[in-house]
Amino acid sequence: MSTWIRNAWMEAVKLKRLSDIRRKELRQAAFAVLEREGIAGATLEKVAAHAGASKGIVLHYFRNKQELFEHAMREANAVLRDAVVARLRQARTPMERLDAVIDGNFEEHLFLPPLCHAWLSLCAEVPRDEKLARIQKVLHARMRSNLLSGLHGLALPGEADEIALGVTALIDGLWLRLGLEPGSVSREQAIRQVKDFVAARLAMHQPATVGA
Amino acid sequence: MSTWIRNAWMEAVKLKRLSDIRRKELRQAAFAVLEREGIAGATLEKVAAHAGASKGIVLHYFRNKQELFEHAMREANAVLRDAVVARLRQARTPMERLDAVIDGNFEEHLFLPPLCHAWLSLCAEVPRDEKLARIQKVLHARMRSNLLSGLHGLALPGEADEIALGVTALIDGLWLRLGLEPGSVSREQAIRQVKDFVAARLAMHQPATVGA
DNA sequence: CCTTTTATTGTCCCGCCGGTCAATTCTTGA
DNA sequence: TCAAGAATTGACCGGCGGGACAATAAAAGG
Repeated sequence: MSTWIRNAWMEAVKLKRLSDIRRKELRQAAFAVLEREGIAGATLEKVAAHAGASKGIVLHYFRNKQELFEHAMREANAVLRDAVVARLRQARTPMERLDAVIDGNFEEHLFLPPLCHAWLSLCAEVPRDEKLARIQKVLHARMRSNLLSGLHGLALPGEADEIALGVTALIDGLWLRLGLEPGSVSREQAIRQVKDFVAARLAMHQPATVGA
Repeated sequence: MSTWIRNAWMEAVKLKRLSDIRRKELRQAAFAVLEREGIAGATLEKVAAHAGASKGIVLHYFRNKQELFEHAMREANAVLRDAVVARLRQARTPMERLDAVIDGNFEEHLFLPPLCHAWLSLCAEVPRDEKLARIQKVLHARMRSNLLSGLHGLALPGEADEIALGVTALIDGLWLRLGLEPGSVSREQAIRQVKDFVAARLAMHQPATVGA
């Protein structure tokens, strides 16, 4: 087809040059390999094989191994972000915003052991890779800010920060549990856990709405 | 010195054959390397160098790399365990037992980024190493049991389990935070976070001890 | 003192892995 | 149709890492 038609199509389908498609395939392949092999066992050949390509092509699209896995982390981060913002868009009250963040972080197709394993491997490299650290930082800042946007309406001003920290830590911890002992915590359990935490902390220094 | 004297001495100083000493040195060296290099960059040569020995000696005391790092994890696990049981021995009330577990998990010389980095790297390999998984499992079971021994006196029977899960997850999550962004959470902050969590969850469905 | 373990080293090998490169095929656009 | 550029491959290289091993030094033990 002629150029302008293709261009129009590209704009409609959101900037998918062929190279962009390949890059996405490779990022995802990288992440998939990470799920099974961990950072120590993740090799360029395996990534290439998983994407049905040759090792050469991987280094054609990414300068080196580091860059590849940085992009893999960005991808995963984006997926998580989208899950939350989708829910966040439909939230009207502060409480709904809180629930959006919580539910989003434990979505069915996200809260899974393999995904957690890969994420864990990436986190383990954060101290040695500035880029990974930045991605991590952004992710955490976003989560915190999303939580605060809900908490400001519900918690005492001085406590919102602390509760937000607790919630993020609790969520991370539940993910970690899932990764370390798959099956030891269900999606519903995790969600209830975090929501109970929020409820308990909100009620804590409140004028006793208990037993009413 | 003659054999029986040496044996007596050994018993007094707790079974330190020369080989045991070397093995301990090497486990610790392995852990130290893990702190700096992560699982991907941790090599036998580096461990040997850090212990001031040759690579050969490492494989003389440990069948292979895997076994070495399994023992490194056991070592770290033991250190954490000892920190908690020491405090646990002095605890008289259920609440004191809870605090013992919490404080023990955030001890000054334990709650440090490098240690957390190493631990994180080991956790990331858990899904691919049965032995590591078992150590992890034991550690978690112990922590849970310690918590329950305190909670049974304080929480509703049906809730103790869930609170224990929450506490372990929260503790893990706070450690993770420390590893991902050193300085983003202080020891005191972490302790307060967990204790507030316990307090809030215990007060939650209680006959309103609030505002009294 | 001599023998038998044990500790320790350095060397060697093999396989793998990241990365480069030239060669080849495929697309694209005029 | 053709030229320019992109995509893709496979071969190759240097290096390193895990592990085996033989040789040597040191202890232990009778």
